[in-house]
Amino acid sequence: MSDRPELAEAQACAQLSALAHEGRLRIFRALVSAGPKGLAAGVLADKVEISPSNLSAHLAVLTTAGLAQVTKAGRQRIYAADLAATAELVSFLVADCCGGDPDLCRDVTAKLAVSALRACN
Amino acid sequence: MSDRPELAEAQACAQLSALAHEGRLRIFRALVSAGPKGLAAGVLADKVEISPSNLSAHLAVLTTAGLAQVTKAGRQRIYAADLAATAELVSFLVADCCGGDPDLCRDVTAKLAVSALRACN
DNA sequence: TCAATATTTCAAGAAGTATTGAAATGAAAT
DNA sequence: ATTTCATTTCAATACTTCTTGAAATATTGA
Repeated sequence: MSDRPELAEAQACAQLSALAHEGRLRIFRALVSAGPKGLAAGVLADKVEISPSNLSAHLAVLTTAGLAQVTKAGRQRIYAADLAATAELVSFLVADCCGGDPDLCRDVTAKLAVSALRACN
Repeated sequence: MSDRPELAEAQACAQLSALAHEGRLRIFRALVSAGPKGLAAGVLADKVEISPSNLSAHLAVLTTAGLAQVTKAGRQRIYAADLAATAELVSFLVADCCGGDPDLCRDVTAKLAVSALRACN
């Protein structure tokens, strides 16, 4: 036993923990809906109604987990959701599904694709 | 403001919380990989190396969140992952993405589909 | 009925996470 | 230089969730 899926597992768990909080979930979804341009922390604070210091802590959790990226712009910090990382997480969740049955697998893939499409209209 | 996306938000949060635990994440993925036939609690306990009472608590969290289903078979209980619910959760995570930009949206959908495909081979 | 098996329930201590407001940092404007 | 603005850091308290083992429940087989 010398393979290392441990890192991925811990990472996925950290990402899920980051999302597993009502405030952070709102924050993350606000970032997703803002798109790649992202949002300044202050704008976010208004949008999700969370105090600045609290928001800052939550954003740190999301970025540390790899679900958001920060860039500095003058005195503000712009946060953006990392959708590639999000897709990776989803992939990890349903990995090796269905006991290798290709028909079932296709079904799962289809469901996910439909979900994604529905989300993106 | 009289729309009610609150239920969905709380539900999604509960599901993410359920997954946001190293042991439960292993449990859930074991169920995913077992497919719709599911696994008896005892078999799971061996597979993920969690004590029966602890496992039972974790399975209760997953089923209450709607990510797993139980059925009784004699003196054992068979648990199975709910992949439709999982797809719904993913959908919720990336809802309204990209500020409505159709090109970006297509990109996100593609990423999710690719992730799903990669997971299912 | 009795014993064995599979699983859940319970209680309590241990560990981890959230929230708060005040103070600190760092960048821009005056 | 000083002030203002955006954000983060800190420390303390409050809150939730985990884990454990022992006891309870429920089902099957002898």
